[in-house]
Amino acid sequence: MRTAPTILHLDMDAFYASVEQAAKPSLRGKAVIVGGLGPRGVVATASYEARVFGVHSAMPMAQARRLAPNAAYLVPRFGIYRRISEQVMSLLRGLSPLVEPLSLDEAFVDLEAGGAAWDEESARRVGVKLRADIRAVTGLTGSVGLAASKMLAKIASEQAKPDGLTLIRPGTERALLGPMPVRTLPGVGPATGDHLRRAGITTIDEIAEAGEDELVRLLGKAHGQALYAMALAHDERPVVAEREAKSVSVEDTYDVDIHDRLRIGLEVQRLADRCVRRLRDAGLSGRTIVLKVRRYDFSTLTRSETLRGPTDDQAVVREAAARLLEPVDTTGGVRLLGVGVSGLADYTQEDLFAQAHLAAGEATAEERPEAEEPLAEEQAAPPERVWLAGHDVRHGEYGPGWVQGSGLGRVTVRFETPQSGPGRVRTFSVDDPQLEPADPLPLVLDVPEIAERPAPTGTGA
DNA sequence: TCTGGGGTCCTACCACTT
DNA sequence: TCTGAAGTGGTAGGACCC
Repeated sequence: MRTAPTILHLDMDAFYASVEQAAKPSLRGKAVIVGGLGPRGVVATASYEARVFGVHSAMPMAQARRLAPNAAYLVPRFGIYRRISEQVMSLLRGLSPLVEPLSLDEAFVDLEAGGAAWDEESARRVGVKLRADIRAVTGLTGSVGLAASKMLAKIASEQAKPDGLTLIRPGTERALLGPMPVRTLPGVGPATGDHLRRAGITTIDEIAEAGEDELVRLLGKAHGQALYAMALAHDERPVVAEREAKSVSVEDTYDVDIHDRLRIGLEVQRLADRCVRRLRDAGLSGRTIVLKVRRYDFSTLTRSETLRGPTDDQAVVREAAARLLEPVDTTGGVRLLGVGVSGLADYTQEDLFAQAHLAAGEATAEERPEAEEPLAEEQAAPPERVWLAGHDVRHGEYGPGWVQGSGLGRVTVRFETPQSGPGRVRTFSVDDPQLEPADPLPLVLDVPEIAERPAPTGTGA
């Protein structure tokens, strides 16, 4: 167990929503909700102004609209989130080679491994400077937790939110954790929380009092032992910089349940193609093909098949997915379909393709020139332009702006940039020739050169 | 209008092998 | 030859996380 609070956890505050507010001056200080805007969408991130109304991540969008009818509703723009995330991660990598990203907006850093900090004072200095650097480079705020373990650093950053820094002094962990609800611990979700509550355990202290045997009896070996250790503030997990992917998958939830068996089959083929594309882009292949089906009643089943060797061949994955679909009962309709590949390797077994065709007794998709065959309805669809809420556009006369909403053949655009004041709104026809999609504008124009961290002399605090 | 998308890890069960 | 135990790989589902 390390003795200095030199593990840092960074969590960007309401990341997607904050990016949108930074990019769109008229949304600053307003309730902003980012997520899927379809009939079955959920909230990805709500700005702090929106959280006041009770809106939170993973909430169905329809419920959010009831709670905050006047909020701005936007679809995620992962391109710009990824760009900003990369800026933040590169600041972190300036502190230590041991940076473990958890998502676009979160990461652990082992400050000791990088020589950036070695005690409480130096760790706090690094945290303060990091927050300032993030603000200077991205214009956004992030919260920092510092502690002697990953679990505690994460709890610390949670406490620091929004826009703060919390350091948990080694030696004070047990007293701090004790009265907290069990759900504070990572790995305790709704099901485990309920399970513990039924056993009369609601606080972390009560987990520690229950003892390891009781927890293993309640939750099973792995979970029970892990939870007991965490309740005692024992967490030796190292910060791991490089994590290899274990599976690649794609899935779609449909706005309306699909009943037509032929259409279901076509969707599965399309998902298989997308999955293979992702696999190939990552330079990977995989041995186990997984089909996922969520039915009309939300019951979910998976079916999988393991091949003799790894493949990244579109036809092989298509055929396996189709075989897996065959015996699945889809009467009543499906709301979601997914195709995944696990058992990943970074090589392929060339002759698998031949094997699959021998087994199938027919030649299929290989001869098809197109990587992705569009569905019949897509081919027939008119080439109408789609204007997604929140996306950037440029108008020949009025300049850069973003789509505030569209429908009934019209699109409403607000003309403003990250550096302008709140802009004016204008409405156009969806096929206005002057209007075209545009790339996101940078949030900060003159990104400062970030000075190297101070030499580790231990003085000058 | 209930419930996204992309992951990870764990457990239970079954078949097969030793 | 039969039977049972133990280990292993494949499969399916559940819980959790962001």
